[in-house]
Amino acid sequence: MAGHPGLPQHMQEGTGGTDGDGRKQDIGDILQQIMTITDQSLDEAQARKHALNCHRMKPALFNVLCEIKEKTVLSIRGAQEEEPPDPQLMRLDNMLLAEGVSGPEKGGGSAAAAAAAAASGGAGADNSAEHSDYRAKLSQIRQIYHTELEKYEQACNEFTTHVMNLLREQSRTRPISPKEIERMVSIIHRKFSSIQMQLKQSTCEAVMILRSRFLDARRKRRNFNKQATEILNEYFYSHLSNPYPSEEAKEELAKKCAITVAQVSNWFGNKRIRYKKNIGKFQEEANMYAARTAVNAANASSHGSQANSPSTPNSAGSGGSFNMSNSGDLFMSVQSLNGDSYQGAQVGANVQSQVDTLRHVISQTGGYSEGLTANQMYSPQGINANGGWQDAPTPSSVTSPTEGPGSVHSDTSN
DNA sequence: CCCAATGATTGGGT
DNA sequence: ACCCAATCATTGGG
Repeated sequence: MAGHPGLPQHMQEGTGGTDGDGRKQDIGDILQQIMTITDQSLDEAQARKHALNCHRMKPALFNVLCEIKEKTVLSIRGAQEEEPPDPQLMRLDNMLLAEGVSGPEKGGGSAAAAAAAAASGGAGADNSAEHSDYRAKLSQIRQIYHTELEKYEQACNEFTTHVMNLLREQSRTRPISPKEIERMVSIIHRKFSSIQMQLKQSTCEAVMILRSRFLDARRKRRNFNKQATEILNEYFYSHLSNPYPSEEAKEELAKKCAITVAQVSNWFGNKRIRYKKNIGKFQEEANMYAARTAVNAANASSHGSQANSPSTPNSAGSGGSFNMSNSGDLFMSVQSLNGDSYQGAQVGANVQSQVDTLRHVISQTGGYSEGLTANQMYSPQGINANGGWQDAPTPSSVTSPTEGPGSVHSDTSN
């Protein structure tokens, strides 16, 4: 800027003097002018600029400068190249989109909801409370992100237009090609986008932290609601002879309980192992569910209903055998001493006393494989074809009451 | 605060 | 791929 006014000025003065001394003098003047240019007032400068623009030599000089500029611009353009989209930036963008930060405004945050669902089950009313905090924080982040982004965008635009105006203004006094303007704009954009990338990066970090705190904290569990537990227990005790739900059954249960299939699997895994470990503890529960399913079945089949209390198989205390002596009782209880209460839901009418006695016998023989046979004998429908899951622990508790269950393991050679 | 219950994870087996 | 067993970590009641 400072140099340009000086140049025509030089010519202006230079037209007068022809000898070398005069030229030197001119240069001194020019330098002087350059040095003092900052002292000039704005009006002065404008006036001088106007004078320069009106100078008769200006167009010719301008053209020369344009030519020179053209060449340099070409070389510059050769140096600059279209850089591919930054992979880092793309990664960030993708992630923000996936997290629902940069995606659609609201809509329950589809992606975020999906992630949440993956962590702890479907869109039940149950976990909405759990994730409300998460959602609130996420939307907070999103809001900050958007306002910041908008701010940057606006600043970028403002700055760009400002620079362009300046360049346009300058283009009257110095040659500026459109290419050059374009380049300048792209430089500005690049600068601003690098700032935006920082914003995106920190936003990503915030989201990651949030996620790790709320969703990835996998051990931060919530108990299933009562209904879900009941559904699961119902299935478990009504399939006590083979409590291994198929994939389909798991899906069904998961849907009914508003949890994931994996959670169903976990539940059954836990349930099996814990049931097996301490059958006595679960007896009451088993009786209850057995009774319930039995009653349900009875009601459904419109059979003659000698309904006994559905939810309270009374006096079913863990130790007490409550044998329903009389006609067709649907479920039997088993005493905790002998352990097992499988096929609790079976409709094997009066068998249970035999079962009990035989169990006792078995316990004395200490047979392990006999348990299986006994089971098969008394299962009315011959359910447990495999006999698998329950016969291992049962005899152990049977054989030696003093010994904890499960002490006898893979001990077939007995 | 302790402790049992409970959902989730891990490691090992088939 | 599924299961079992042990274990972790949280929950919720006392």
